[in-house]
Amino acid sequence: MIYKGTHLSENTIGYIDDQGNILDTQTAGENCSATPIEYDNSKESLEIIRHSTAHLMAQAITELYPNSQFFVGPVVDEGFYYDFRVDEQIGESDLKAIEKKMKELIKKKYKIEKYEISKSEAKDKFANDDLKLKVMERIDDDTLSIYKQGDFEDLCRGPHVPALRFLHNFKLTRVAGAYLGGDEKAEMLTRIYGIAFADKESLKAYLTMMEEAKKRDHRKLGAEMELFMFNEEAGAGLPFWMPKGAKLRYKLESILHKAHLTRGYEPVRGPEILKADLWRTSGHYACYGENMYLTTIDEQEYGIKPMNCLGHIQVFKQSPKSYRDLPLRYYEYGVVHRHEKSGVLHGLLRVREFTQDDAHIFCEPEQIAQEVLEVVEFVDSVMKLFGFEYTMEIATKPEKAIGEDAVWDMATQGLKDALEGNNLPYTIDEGGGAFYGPKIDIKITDAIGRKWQCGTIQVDFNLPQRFEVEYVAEDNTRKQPVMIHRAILGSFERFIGILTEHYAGEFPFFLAPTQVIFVPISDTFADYAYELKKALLLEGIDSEVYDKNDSLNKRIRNAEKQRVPYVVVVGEEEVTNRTVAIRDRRNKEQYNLTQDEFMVKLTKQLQEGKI
RNA sequence: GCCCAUAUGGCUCAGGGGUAGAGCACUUCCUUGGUAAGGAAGAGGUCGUGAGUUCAAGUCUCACUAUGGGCUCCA
Repeated sequence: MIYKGTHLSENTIGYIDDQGNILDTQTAGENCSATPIEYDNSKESLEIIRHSTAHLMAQAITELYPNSQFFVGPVVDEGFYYDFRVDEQIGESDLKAIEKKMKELIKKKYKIEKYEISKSEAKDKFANDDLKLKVMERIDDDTLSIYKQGDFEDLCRGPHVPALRFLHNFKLTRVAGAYLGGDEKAEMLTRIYGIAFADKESLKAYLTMMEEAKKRDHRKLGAEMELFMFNEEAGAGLPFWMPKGAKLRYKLESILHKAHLTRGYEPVRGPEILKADLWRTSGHYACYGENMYLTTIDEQEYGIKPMNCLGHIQVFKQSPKSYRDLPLRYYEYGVVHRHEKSGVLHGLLRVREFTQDDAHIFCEPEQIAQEVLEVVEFVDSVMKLFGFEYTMEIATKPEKAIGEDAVWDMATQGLKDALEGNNLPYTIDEGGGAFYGPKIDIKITDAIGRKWQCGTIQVDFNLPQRFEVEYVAEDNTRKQPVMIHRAILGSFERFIGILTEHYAGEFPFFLAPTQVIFVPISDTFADYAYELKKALLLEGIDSEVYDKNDSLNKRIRNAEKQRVPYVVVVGEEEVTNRTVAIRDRRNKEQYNLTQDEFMVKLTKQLQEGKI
């Protein structure tokens, strides 16, 4: 509906024009003919509300910390933030005081007013504020707008709500440091993040959702379920796998092994450290050296591998290859070490030692599209098995890169063709490629909405050239193959971290570290439970027997808390009839099966992990 | 790496300048129970590491280590 000519509602906080631009009421004036934006939780409304809340926060900070200077305060996906410089140290505990001051300011019922000045006037006005001058450097327009509420005014593009009375339901969520302009070498400013909604219920729902997400954080679940651990004395970013986690990982590895073999991949394995000269030849020493761990043996420099390519290349080169051998697909669960910055380490999602499900496909240039497509299908079947939503992104040539532009263009086009030819949606990450070639990244979202790169498919014309990799073509000439680097999970560490959050610890039967817990009603029936456990083990199914000297109720409770697919109670009745009493946690059912039916059911469920 | 915060028995957490507490877990004993915590007793920490202030430091200061939240998204 288009409203014309009148300022219809008390609740109008802005307008959308024909081009989809948001105009606030200050800009639109009294008689605006564009579509009004009502005060609610629509995307446009929230943008205005959050932007104004950021300004309100800035005003509060100014009152509490008079020497503060402000940089930028935009609306982002998850709320808003403001970057500023302040003399005092601001910590999480100060957020409450800032919130309180914001509420006080609202009570003063300020209107939010707008006026415009020329850029030169603005430069005079903010001559003493180097941050504002920096902001202005980034703006091309000659006319700048200033928004004013009470004594506080700020250079701002808008849009804003008409008055502070629209700002009630907000929460400051965290305080952080942020480099000015995102530049690592620049000064670090203080950043406060917040969130705001049109009504109290939405804010509450958002905060509740964040709480729920935290409950499925893989770091919390990993400790609780005894999957993995870290150790201060061993060092940061170096995960240890505990028995339960190692079982889970082993199951995932087994599924993937079969999936590779049936798709024509062959297993290989390279050494953990290789001479530095090899890394010089590959370009890693120059382009990736700052992330590599180097060591010296017998006065000879070595590098611990951060990638597995070199090993696979050496295996390929060991014997002459024919065009008939191509495409040749080598895969390895390759352990790599990378010196990630200490501040970016994050549970299993970013570590310094991890294992990639890595493969290199050596093929002829004409085979690229087909091979990439097959990898994409492989990725899709793995993601489907676990029910993951994922996005694909083509990353192009970065600043630090080897190889000629023409070669880059050709490889990049090959990736696009493979996706477009099959109507697979993708986005472009300009300059996000590896130094040796463009790539397709597969990204999965974690429990709290952060996106992580998992799988990757990278076309590489450069390494075959650098290492003089060759095959004999049909016409008996020597040609250079193309290398496709690819990983489906990315790394077992990251993938298992995300899997844990995805399932909230309740892994599907074929992955669960413990698949069944037996609870014998009393000691007398424990033998039967151990007999069943052994039978399951022979089928590759892991189980535990809870026969500790605790009450039956307590053992059932403890078993249920383990997030295992099945808890099986056995007592006199079961022993006599050779049956089991199943508590199906996932389906919230209880039922009895004969021992045979039980075995058939479970072995059948194991098959669900096949791809 | 940089900014802010945190660091107490296996886990979750309380305490707070005068030499440490709780619950769960653990050990032993009683109990042998039919579907989410039976009972009793016991063991376990010198308060992340190092240095400093102090008559006295988990408790204050500094450094280090580890962990957590951030560090593209343009007034």
